[in-house]
Order: sequence, then C-alpha cells, then structure tokens
Amino acid sequence: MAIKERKEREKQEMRNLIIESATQLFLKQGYDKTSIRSIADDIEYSPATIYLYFKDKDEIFYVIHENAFDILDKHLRQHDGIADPFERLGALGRTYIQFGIENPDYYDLMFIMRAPMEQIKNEEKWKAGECAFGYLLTTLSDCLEQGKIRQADLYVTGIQVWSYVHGLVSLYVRERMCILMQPDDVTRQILHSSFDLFLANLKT
Amino acid sequence: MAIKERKEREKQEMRNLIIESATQLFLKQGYDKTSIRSIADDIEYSPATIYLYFKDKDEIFYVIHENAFDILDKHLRQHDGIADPFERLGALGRTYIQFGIENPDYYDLMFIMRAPMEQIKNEEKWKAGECAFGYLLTTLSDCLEQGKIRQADLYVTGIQVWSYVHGLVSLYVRERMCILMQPDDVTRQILHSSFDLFLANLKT
DNA sequence: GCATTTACTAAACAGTGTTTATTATATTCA
DNA sequence: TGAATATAATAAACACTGTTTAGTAAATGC
Repeated sequence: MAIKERKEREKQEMRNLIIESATQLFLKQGYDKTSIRSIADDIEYSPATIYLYFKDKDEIFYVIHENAFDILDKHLRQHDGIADPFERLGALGRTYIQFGIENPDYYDLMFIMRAPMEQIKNEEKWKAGECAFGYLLTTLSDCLEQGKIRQADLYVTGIQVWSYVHGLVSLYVRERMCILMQPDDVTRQILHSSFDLFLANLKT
Repeated sequence: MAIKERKEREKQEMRNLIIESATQLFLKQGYDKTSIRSIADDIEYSPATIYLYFKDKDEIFYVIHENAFDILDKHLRQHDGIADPFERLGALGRTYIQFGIENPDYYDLMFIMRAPMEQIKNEEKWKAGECAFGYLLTTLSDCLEQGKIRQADLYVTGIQVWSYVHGLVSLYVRERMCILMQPDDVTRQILHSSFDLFLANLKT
C-alpha cells in the first residue's frame, strides 16, 4: 500500500504550498496584512483548508521563522573558513547586521515578533535560536581560548555580543534610528561603524 | 464668553479620561487586547465617541507612549546629582534596564512597537525619543571631556550605549532570553551583569 | 458495489478598527 | 423667550480579521 506514502507526500506538498505562498505574501506586505484569507486566495483553496494543515496562523509563521534561521545560518557559515576567531567574529557580526538590514521582515519574525514564540511555548525549546546562538558561542570560545578578547564568562560575553548587534538592528528595523536624522544609507553606515567600535573595545 | 474655554476644558478632560482608561487596560492586557470597544465600555461611551477625540487607535497609543517617556525621564533624572559622569552613566543604564524589566508594556510601546511611530511620520520628529537620547548624550559628552571613557564620536558612542541596553531589554521583553534556560530572576541578573561588563570595557 | 474514510468548503461566529447617518442636547441670535 | 444653528453622542453598518462547524463530494478499503 503505497497510497499512505503518497497521501503523506501530498500533505507535505500542501504544507509547502501554503508556506511558500505565506512567505511570499509576508515578505511583500508584512505579518498583519498576510491574512489566512489572502493566503487561501493565493493558493486557490478555501480558508478553512489551511486549518487542515496548520493549527493556526502562528504555526505557519513559526515555520517561516525556522526557514529564516536556515537562511541566516547559510550566510553565517560562509565564514567558516576564516581561521582567526576574532576575524571570524567580526565577519559574523557584520553579516548578521547586513542580514537584518536586508531582510527586516525575516529579522522581525526571528528576533522581535511574539507570534512564533507562542508556538515555542508548546515545544519547550527554541531550537533555531539556540543553534544560532551556539554558533556564536563557538567562535567566542575560540577567541577566549586564544586570548583574542577580554576574559569573561562565555555566556555573558555571548549575550553581550548578541544584545549589541540585536540592539542596533532592531532599533533600525523598528524605525527608532530616526533620532539620528540621517538618510537611510548613512544610518546603515553608522550601524556598521558602531559595531566596529564595539569589536575594538572587546579586543585584548 | 467663557463657554469656549469650558468646552475646550471638557474636551481635554474627555481625552484624559480615554487615555487613563486606555493606559490602565493596556498595562493590564497589552496593546492587541485593548480594543476601542473595550475602552468605550470602560468609560461608558460608545466606540464612535472615541473617534471624536482621537484620529485613530495609534494616536491614543502615541499619547500613552509620550507619557511613558515622561515616567522614564523622571526615573533617569533621579541621578542628576551624581557628579562623576561615568558613575552617572552607570546609574542611567541600570535604571533604564530596570525600567524595561518592570514595565515591559511601556517599553514595548516606547522602543519596539510600530504603532506609535506611525503617528510620528505625520509629525516629522520623534520628540520623546530625541529628548531621552539627548539626556544620554549629555552624560556621555561629560565622560568624553573628562576622559573617563574611550575617545570616539559622541553620536556613535551614544548609539553604542543605547543599542546595547536596548538589545538586552528587548530580547528579554520579547522572550528571546529563553536561550539561557534560566529562571526569570537569574536572567534579569545576567542582564545587569552584562551591562556592568560593557561599562567596564568602555572605561579608559 | 457498498461502507467508510478523507479532503474540501460554505457559512457562521465572535471579534477588530473605522465611518456614516441620525438623534438629542446645548448654544446662539433675533 | 423661541426659532435656528452648532455641537456631542450614538446605533448601525462596513470591511475586515482568525477560527469553527456542519455538510458535501471524492477517494479508498473491503
């Protein structure tokens, strides 16, 4: 009976179809304007059908949030080849900031919005987040071992680095960097300069 | 004709009534669950009446956002008496973090949510934000003058400090600090430790 | 070929922010 | 004071939202 397998495959294909449509609409118009009805319209099914494949809207955006982490991961791992951990740390930070600037809606879903985190409460662990943070910790651990950065607790240092770049990106994404009263490209440049300064202060 | 003045006063009183009700409901149940209808119910007027005093929901929350800045301002100015600017900087940071932890909904409105910023687009300037940031810059300027912290551009240093504390608080408020897998009070302690470390790294 | 399971949807429910047309009250002016 | 006007408040509707329920049509199992 290969029917069961085919059905399972079809179910997965339908989920993918929904996610693809939702992702495209989300990146075009944001979370709030991406309604279940608009996704249903786009894939030419009734709104109720979507609820046969996803528990609720949050679950859809939880999957998109996971996909976004995969994309960020790919970006970050481009720097795997950099031998010097401090240089690698710098590359990671710059790539993280760049990712946030270029993909504000993804960034929102990953690190700002409450929607995907509601899902996580039913799962106990924020796997995607821990994976990305773990990757940062690895590099920081190398830096500490080789005495490239000031000695401190690994986790505290990790929180320090992440909080810093997140602060930069999230203030930018949620339009608080307007206090600088600079055009967008200058503001982005300031984000990068600030990070460079931060790195310099971290160095031994 | 004192009638005009009385009418103006009554109009302002009604606005205050709406804001008081909205604030109380917002702090109890958050932005999304604070509907125009629930405010109307609370003040015993019809929902349409609210639109005679405020353009839309965003305008109401813009006013609450301004009030929140006044509250934060009062907290920060408690440290006006600290003579040493570096010590004052530390006090400001700790108070800012504490404010965010203790008033997550206010913090949300001030520094994370898009709602109040929509209003600001019609006003050109984010007065509340600039005022608070200006207060930070003053202290930083004193630190730089007295050579208490590493020399760098004032604005870049300001962005650096603000981004850092904002990163800490916003990751906490939006529940991303769960990666630490620590109970809430320990997580809060880590926020403060991270800030202390940051300050130490900034010192000359 | 028939019973059962699966896939899908129309319609409804309970909300939301906001606007419009209408009514009741208060003010102005002859 | 009484009619005309301006103001304040609202009921009801509009156009949405996420989600559930009940019913239908097709695919599957026996």
